[in-house]
Amino acid sequence: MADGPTINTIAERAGVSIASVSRVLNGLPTRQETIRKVLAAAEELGYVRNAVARSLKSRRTNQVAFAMADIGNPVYLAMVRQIQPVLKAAGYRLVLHSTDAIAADEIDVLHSLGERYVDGLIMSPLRVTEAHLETLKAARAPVVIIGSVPDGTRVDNVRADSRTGVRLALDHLHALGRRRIALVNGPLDTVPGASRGAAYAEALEELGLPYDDGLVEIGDFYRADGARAVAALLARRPDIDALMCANDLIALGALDVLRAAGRRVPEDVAVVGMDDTELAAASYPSLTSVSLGSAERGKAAVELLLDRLQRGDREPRLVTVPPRLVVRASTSGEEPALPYDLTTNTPGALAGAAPGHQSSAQEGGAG
Amino acid sequence: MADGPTINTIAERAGVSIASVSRVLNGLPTRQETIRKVLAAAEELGYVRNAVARSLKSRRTNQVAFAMADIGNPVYLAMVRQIQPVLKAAGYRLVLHSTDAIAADEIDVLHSLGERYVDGLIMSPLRVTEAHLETLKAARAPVVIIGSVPDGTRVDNVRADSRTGVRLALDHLHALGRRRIALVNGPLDTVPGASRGAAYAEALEELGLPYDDGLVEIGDFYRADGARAVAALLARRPDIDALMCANDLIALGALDVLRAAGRRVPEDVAVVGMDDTELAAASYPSLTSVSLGSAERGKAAVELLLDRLQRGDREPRLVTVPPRLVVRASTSGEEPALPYDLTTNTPGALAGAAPGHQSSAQEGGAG
DNA sequence: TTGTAAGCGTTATCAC
DNA sequence: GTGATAACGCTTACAA
Repeated sequence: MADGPTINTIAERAGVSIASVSRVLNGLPTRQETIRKVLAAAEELGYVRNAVARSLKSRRTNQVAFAMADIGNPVYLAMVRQIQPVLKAAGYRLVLHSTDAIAADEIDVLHSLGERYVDGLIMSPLRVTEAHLETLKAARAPVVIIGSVPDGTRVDNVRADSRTGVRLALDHLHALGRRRIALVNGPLDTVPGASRGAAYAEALEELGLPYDDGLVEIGDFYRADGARAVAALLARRPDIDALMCANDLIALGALDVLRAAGRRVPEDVAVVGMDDTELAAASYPSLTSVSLGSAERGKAAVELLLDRLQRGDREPRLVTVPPRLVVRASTSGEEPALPYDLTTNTPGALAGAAPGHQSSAQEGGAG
Repeated sequence: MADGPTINTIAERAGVSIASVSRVLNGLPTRQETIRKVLAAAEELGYVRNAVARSLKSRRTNQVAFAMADIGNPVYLAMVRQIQPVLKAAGYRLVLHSTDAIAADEIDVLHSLGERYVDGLIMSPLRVTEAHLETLKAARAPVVIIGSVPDGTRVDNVRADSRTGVRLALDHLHALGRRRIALVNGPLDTVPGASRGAAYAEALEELGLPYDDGLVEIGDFYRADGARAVAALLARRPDIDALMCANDLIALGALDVLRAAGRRVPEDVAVVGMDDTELAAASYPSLTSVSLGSAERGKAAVELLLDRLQRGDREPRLVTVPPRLVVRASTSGEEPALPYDLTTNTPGALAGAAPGHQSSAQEGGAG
């Protein structure tokens, strides 16, 4: 861990100036003999270029930040999985921020762009306040926002379309003959909670079904909340025949309670989740879920950012990722055939079912 | 996105020297009047300290890197979830590297410590070659290795104990009366694959059961591989009554195939996974799994690193995290009672079942 | 208490 | 082609 050599050290050793060292190291036209001497010295000394000094001079850090509400949320992880490889391929490092869904922290991250430790930021804020927009306008580096921002905000923006997503789910349930479709939502003061609630009401109306307050239950976005909400729902309206859940965790809680209550899924009650996380495919019955394209949104965001890092002057763009209904056993009653071929070695259709690699590196112990 | 002000800008504006500005900004003793002028100017200009310039001078970046084989792997994500908050609380940012399990990439990460863009590194290498150790010895910043390294390697080290873990699982299966226990392993040239294979043989011996080559099947660490392996196993040895799977994904594939084959779990075949990922609790039947303490290992690693960043001179430490068998329905036959209280709002026992928060920030669309 | 100036390790602009 | 030398924005002796 000795103090590393600098271009000065190399210059001395090679008997040339630091300017020549820099030139060689950067591939600028130099005499062969000089190149040889410099490279030899660098090699012997184990020289590694100091990224900090270089950044100070070049005003580029080759780092990009991703700020999410919560690193434990599978939705954001799906985004990180897309973002990281693209950044890596483009020569950037990924810096991760978890803001714990605290608005002040999010604004802090935006503000800290002034520290210039990253070249750009991808952010997925829980809500977008006036203060967010203000800070955003003054941001000292390019920003891409994942999530809705007010029309006219001059920023690259990637959106899901949970309204259409809810609509897809309700159409599906309606086509299956379900008529008493309950909604298990998250808090209404979050952007997703609000829009999913509105979309539910709207979809019911278009289907010609009455909106019934008794069919709506609100909790937080966790599995336990989903379980509690569904228990309350069942007590109040024993005749419900379908559950629209605002995310997959809520839906898993719903499955737990339905099983405990002896209700068959989907015969008695059909269940739809949202986000199509890896848990949806793993549960039993496997969970029909509305994919809001987390992976695609992550991909779109990083591409917008890289593009802007190259040409900072273009107009802001808006990308909307369409939702997709992934039908599984919790509504269809049919477990999919094994999603892989048991005889060959082709990874086959499993790509979607397996949550990434699992080359498992942890190791241990006594030998 | 205008070019930001520097301490020079402030100095001019406030009519003082840059040294005074720096002093005020760093809380060093200064006259009240000067403080006032400087802070006022800084405020007006929207000054933010340049982290790069500061790092060049201070030789600290307040960044720490975590290098894992694969960002899609739930095991590493469990670590990241622990590491990030601790680092944040200590004032560090987290830089993420995914090495795709390529040894050259891992060595590259070690080497790049010389760039000094981070103050330290936590790394979980897939295998530890001679080249790793060599580069490690020359590393220009503190490193913590998650995973076994040869005895005597002078580095902070956190290990799992998969040997004991396998032993726990086989004891459990044996106690349940199972006697034809197959092993579905990953590649033998990976550290985990090798040690789990050895541990299996060893545990059988101690239980007085014969080792039978026909009961061992090897594939990769993915769900599809697990499915294929188990299909082959069933064809060859229709009478197996238990499956020890080298990780949870393999176990999920096993469950798929057993269900398709009409074998009851656990009545006909008991199944044990490994790593105790969130998928284990979500599957049905829920999966008995050996936890190797990914979260604990992440926590231990970051604590070792922070400690060393404060006192770089202490002796290297070794932390071994004990495994724990988490019994669920795939061996016990009993789905756990609902892991949460349906009547109150206490998060209760769900903490372990819910994969972190899900405050769901993605949002969308037309509304 | 404050200002001048050196230096962190680069890159880049000059003359030579 | 190459070598002084001046930035980049900050911290910190050292002087005043």
